[in-house]
Amino acid sequence: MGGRRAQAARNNEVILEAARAVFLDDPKAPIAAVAERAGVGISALYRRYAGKEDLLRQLCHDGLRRYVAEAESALAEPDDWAAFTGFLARVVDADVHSLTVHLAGTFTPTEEMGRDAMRANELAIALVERAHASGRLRPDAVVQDLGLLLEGCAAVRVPDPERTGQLRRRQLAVLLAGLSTAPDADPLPGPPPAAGELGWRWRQRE
Amino acid sequence: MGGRRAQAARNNEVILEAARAVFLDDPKAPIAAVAERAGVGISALYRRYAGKEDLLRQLCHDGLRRYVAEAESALAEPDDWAAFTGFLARVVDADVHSLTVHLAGTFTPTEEMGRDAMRANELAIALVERAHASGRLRPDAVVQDLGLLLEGCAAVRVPDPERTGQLRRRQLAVLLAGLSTAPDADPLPGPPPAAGELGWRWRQRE
DNA sequence: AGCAGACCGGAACGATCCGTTCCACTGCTA
DNA sequence: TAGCAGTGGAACGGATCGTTCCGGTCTGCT
Repeated sequence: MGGRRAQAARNNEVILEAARAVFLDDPKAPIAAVAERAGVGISALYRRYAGKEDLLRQLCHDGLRRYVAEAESALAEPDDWAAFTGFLARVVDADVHSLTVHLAGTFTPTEEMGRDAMRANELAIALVERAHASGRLRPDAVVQDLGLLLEGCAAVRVPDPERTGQLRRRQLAVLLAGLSTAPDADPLPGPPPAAGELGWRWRQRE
Repeated sequence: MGGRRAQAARNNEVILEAARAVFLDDPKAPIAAVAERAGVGISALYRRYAGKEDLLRQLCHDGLRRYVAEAESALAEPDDWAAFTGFLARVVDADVHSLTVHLAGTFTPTEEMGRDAMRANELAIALVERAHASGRLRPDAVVQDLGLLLEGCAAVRVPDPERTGQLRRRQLAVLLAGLSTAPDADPLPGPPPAAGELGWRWRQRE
């Protein structure tokens, strides 16, 4: 077992995971930060990717594929409104939006990414149409409002990732309530934001 | 008229305005970009501010003061709910949130800023209390939800500033509808986001 | 008119940061 | 055991940016 081969195979995942975490936290983070987080040397990175751009592209493409996959699985859900909200909840939880959008512009996209992006758009349209059909989505909402919604959720961020997830779910609940016709009976999720919790940016950088 | 004195006085405003525009667009923009935008030399900047940190601090403090001023004027409004929504609309329009929050951490705050921040917080609490009293704010909403809301609006951004304002007002409307008890009868404001309008990040940087 | 100095533009400097390359080393694998 | 895929990390070169500095211009006063 073990051995160089196994380590190399393991590093494949470790590096991708580290890159995801690092670039999610700061899209302009240096490559060295990824290596450090992964606990490997810089060579291990450059052996796998031609350069930073390659890594970013791969990461972004993975996020896009995840988006498409979630949309497809959501379309299998029979309840129209649940398909819509469930999809958004999973996309927000997976932080796909930061991956695909906030990394945009840092690399030149491939043709395949363009195709996937179009597919993602088609699926989103289908989901919104079904949401409209259910009658719970306000009629003046359009597909592109999904972009605003995702952006609004991705903007919520505190140092602790888990807490970030909770607050984003709360934000998502508010946005969905605002986009729906029927006033929702459910209370807002998660412990509400506490005093000073959103003021973390004021703390001195270490 | 005119003369060096007048030019100097004019530059005071021109520089601050340029700094506001530039740092709003990119909090990490170089000082030179501010000078260029203002149409002045770098010396004109350094004559007025000890360094970049000074300029950032001033800018941020101005935003904070604006926030406090808007809150105070909102508290003069007799209608509880209108005071609440009007305040938020003006703060979102003025892009105060980006100024105060996204610039945080780039300078060491002064004591006076700390006092103003506390005052801002007190005023926000008062506004939320009145909104609760009006019965239109859902009971499980807390003061800190204002932070989420403002963050969600500030996250909306397209290259054209005016269009950004329109989309933010739309986002604000959705969020407010989500935070209110009564389903609002008004349609969502502004031309809805168009196809590809939110994909501007994908365009190659010039 | 003439001069002192406030004011300005922008080149130049030095520090920092970061992507990438390179080389010595390790320990499987054949 | 020889060779090589895989690795860690120092070193390099380029780019960026805050700040300083100098030469020039215009003004207000004498």
